[in-house]
Amino acid sequence: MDQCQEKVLHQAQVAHAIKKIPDSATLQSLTDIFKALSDPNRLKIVTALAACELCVCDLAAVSGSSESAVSHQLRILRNLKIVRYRREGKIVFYRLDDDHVKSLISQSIQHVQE
Amino acid sequence: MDQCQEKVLHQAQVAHAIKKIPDSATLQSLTDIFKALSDPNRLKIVTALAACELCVCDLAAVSGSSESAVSHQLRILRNLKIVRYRREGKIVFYRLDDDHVKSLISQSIQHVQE
DNA sequence: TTGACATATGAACAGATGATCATATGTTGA
DNA sequence: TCAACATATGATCATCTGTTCATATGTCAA
Repeated sequence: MDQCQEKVLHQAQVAHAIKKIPDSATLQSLTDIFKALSDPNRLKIVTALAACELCVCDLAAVSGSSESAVSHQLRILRNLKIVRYRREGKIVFYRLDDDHVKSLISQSIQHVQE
Repeated sequence: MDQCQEKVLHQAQVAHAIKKIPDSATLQSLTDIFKALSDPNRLKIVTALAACELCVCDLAAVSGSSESAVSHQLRILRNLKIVRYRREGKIVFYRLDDDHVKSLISQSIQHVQE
């Protein structure tokens, strides 16, 4: 089994394709972003934040999940630099860290809706 | 606990943000795509196919995983209409179903590399 | 400082996921 | 038809993920 591992069928194409695969660091960053957006609740959070700045409390209402769940998800988004926050007294406001993800999602929506 | 569920802090923003969240069908399609691209092996497969058409055997070599694993991943990508295939004798060639995902990834790479 | 509130975090559990192995399917040539 | 090959698929299992619950942290007002 797996003789193909040793004797590749289409050498030229394989060699060409391998060159086109991103390096492992880029690959890691890409999968991180895609993974962050692959959960419905996180995607709700991110699309909501694409509209305006919101606090944890608001995000719980917006996404329809508990504040604890939202907080856990926000940590993931924070770690990936997808969102940033500012504290104002007891309240913590979140917003998108930049517009990259925003444009990424809007482009994806176009794809999906065709 | 969870009093915020009933008494939202920032009514106006919440109402505005909720309108911006995609409907559940769109949300589902988006998470499907992002989830498909969130696995390193699948992303390798997809970026390789963005370069040229390849058979399962080639993809195993390109991605460095077993043919069985690749085949399982290809089924996922097939179900999501991300790849299509054509059979030529014993060999099955895969390619991207359209250029949507291709442009999505290239845009994402730009984001990541900034 | 104490109580109330907004948020964060750790532990634990259920469900999802991806790899592997064994086996099945489909195709070609003998 | 049979053997060899390329691919597909089902079962299994270890691991990852997301939620919940309990608790901790941090801030403000009294």
